[in-house]
Amino acid sequence: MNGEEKKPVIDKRQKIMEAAVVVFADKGFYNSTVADVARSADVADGTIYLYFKNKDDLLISIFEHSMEMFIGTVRGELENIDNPRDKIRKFITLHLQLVQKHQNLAQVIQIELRQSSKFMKEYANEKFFEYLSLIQGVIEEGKEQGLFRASADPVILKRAIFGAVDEMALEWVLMRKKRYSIEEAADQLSDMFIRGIALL
Amino acid sequence: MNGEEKKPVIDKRQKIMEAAVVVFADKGFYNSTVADVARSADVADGTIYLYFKNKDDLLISIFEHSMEMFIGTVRGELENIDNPRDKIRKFITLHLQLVQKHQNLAQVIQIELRQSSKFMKEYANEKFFEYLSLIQGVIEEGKEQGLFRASADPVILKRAIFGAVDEMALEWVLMRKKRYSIEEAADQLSDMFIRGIALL
Amino acid sequence: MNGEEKKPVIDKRQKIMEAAVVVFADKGFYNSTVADVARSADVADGTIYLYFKNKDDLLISIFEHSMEMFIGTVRGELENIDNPRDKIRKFITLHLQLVQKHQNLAQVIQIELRQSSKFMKEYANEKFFEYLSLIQGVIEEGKEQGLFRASADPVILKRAIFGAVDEMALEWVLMRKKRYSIEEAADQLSDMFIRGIALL
Amino acid sequence: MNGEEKKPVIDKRQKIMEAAVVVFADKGFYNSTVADVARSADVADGTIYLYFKNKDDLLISIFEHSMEMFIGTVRGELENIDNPRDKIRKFITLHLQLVQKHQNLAQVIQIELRQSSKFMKEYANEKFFEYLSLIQGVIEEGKEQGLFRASADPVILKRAIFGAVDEMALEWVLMRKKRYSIEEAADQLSDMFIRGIALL
DNA sequence: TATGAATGAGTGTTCATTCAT
DNA sequence: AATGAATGAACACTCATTCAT
Repeated sequence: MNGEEKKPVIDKRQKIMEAAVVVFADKGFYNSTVADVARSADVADGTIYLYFKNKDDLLISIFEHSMEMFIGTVRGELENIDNPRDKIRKFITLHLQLVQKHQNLAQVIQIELRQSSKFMKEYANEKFFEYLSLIQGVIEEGKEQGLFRASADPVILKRAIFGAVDEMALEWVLMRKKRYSIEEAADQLSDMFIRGIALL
Repeated sequence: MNGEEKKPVIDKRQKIMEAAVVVFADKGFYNSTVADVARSADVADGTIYLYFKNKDDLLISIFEHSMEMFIGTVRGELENIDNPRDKIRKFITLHLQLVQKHQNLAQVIQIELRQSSKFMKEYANEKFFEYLSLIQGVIEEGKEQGLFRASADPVILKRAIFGAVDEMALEWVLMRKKRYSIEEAADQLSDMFIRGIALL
Repeated sequence: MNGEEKKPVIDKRQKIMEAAVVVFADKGFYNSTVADVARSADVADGTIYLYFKNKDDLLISIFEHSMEMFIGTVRGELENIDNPRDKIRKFITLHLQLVQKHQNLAQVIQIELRQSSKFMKEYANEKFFEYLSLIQGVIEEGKEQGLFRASADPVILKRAIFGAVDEMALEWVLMRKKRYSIEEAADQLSDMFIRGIALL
Repeated sequence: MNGEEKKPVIDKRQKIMEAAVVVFADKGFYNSTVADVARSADVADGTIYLYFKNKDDLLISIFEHSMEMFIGTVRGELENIDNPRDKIRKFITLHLQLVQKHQNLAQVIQIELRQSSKFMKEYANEKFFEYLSLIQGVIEEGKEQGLFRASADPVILKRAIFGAVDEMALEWVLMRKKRYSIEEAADQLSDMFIRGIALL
């Protein structure tokens, strides 16, 4: 009768993806069974196939869905900042924070999907490139404003920055006893990269 | 009795590992079968179990064996250099060159081994930490000599540098049409990191 | 209230059976899903279970319904004929014509239903025996009238005649490029059988 | 050391086919599981896949193997006979006898394979046509010798004869309480067909 | 009546591992 | 040491059937 009834159940597709993230993060994609995911999502095995073509599709769907969220968040935050130096710092901080907040998700994306040649080779990874191009944009902006070295190659450095930040995030996620804070890491990385591509 | 017997067969263990590297790089660890490896190594399926405890052990053995080679090579080269700045440049260049030279191996180590949280979690990865500590040592050396910023945290930055270099290498290996040379990448990275941690 | 309501929907049970015939003829009973049939009949999966106990029951219903039609048609036509020789010719011609006219149906009955010993064993096939007995009746009639050999055993020969005609029909249905007409086949068969059981 | 050791175990492929015939005859192809066959053959499930590509291939292999035996036997027997009339009688008798002797096999071939549109459509059935052509040859021979009617079409009648004999065989195999003997059936059929295509 | 989302038992097939030779 | 046939546990996926709406 009223708005409350519109979505009496949370989107089941979403529910399955969330359960899968936990399972995959825990046991790894190849060592998880579809039955594991189903049990964790509290649905029948067959139900998963109503929402996903197959097990691979489930992983890829998680990836795409998450990357959209990541990209949206990062892009939104960067828009409010003018200085490319601050943008780089923000980007790094945000990436680490997001990873911290969504640890299981980060683990699945980084380890289970991005690391798999099967997926990297067979599946054209547009979302990932979109994310990378955010960094490239910032570097180019800085070069145009005369803040960054003309010799800095945005195509190469975007990947280097991503690699560094992502590796930090990976370590941080896998580390049981945290030896440093996300903030420290963000500062160290930001300082290094900003100095590294600064004009002087 | 004569020369023929010197190395009648190359070490069969080695032969299997080399074949496995090719197979795993091509199809991925989880999508390769022990029979695939056996066929490629031109031995019987069962023979593999004379040299390796199981399929996982084969992957780990490849990793340890390769890391030893990597570490030995890098450590040897760095010993001949005095200036920590040059050492960083050398480290970066060498890592990229080694990856270029051993593409299949690099792919397996990077992608297939790191792929699974199973391996990252269950298998204490000493060789990897040893490799990382090489970078850390160089940074500490540079700080002691007053060449690098005191504020630079070697524990954090070793991982960042590794992450950046490794990501570049990964991209380079997976890229079909190479858009830049290993040398360019090495220069870009070296310039950035050296400036990034330099005193001024 | 008005003409529109006379047959607002063709009997839905009939509609499902007709759709099923097409689907089963195309893909085979065991390789067709209930969902296939439902889609083809333009009803929901569950609706099928309002009209049929289960998938098997659907097949058997098709069979019974068709056999009733077959038997009715054949019996009606034979009634108008006096001479047992002509009756045999009519029977053969009619069977082949009916198969030609209802190819999908014929295929399902012949192939898919007989296919499984499950059906042949578990399901007492009264309609089929009724059909067979039509032939037997004609032979007996001919023997009584002294037209057919006394040595001809109607119990055995009814089955032989049916087998021959049905095999011809099966071939004809499965043949893509028709190499002979139904009429030719009917003549050849009729000539053979009539001579075969004739007195002289 | 001697000939006894040549085949210490009966060909395992053969063993599996024989077990499968029993299982398929009992429960039907689609209602039998590979595990059923394995258990019956006293091998592991996986073993079946060392000898057959998949479950379908097992059925087809049974068919081809049996048809070769059938064809060989029939062809051999017919060679010793001169008169085409006697050849037809022999063919009919032999077919019925073979079916009687290999009841399970006959059931599988007739019902499970030949009756399945899936197999009839997808699998070009050379052995079956070879068998049919044996009959055709006999009819043509009889026509050349002036024993059979010129108006008899061998292409059509070979199928009719086969259909009649096969239907008799099917009935006989499925009949629990035998109401007539194989010999009676063979005589009835032979008499009918020989008279049916005879010159006078 | 009709729907179609959900179920979960069932199965073909794969493949790491063993072991008799 | 080496083989490769055999094993059988494991798993992704399908689909007949049900039932809340």
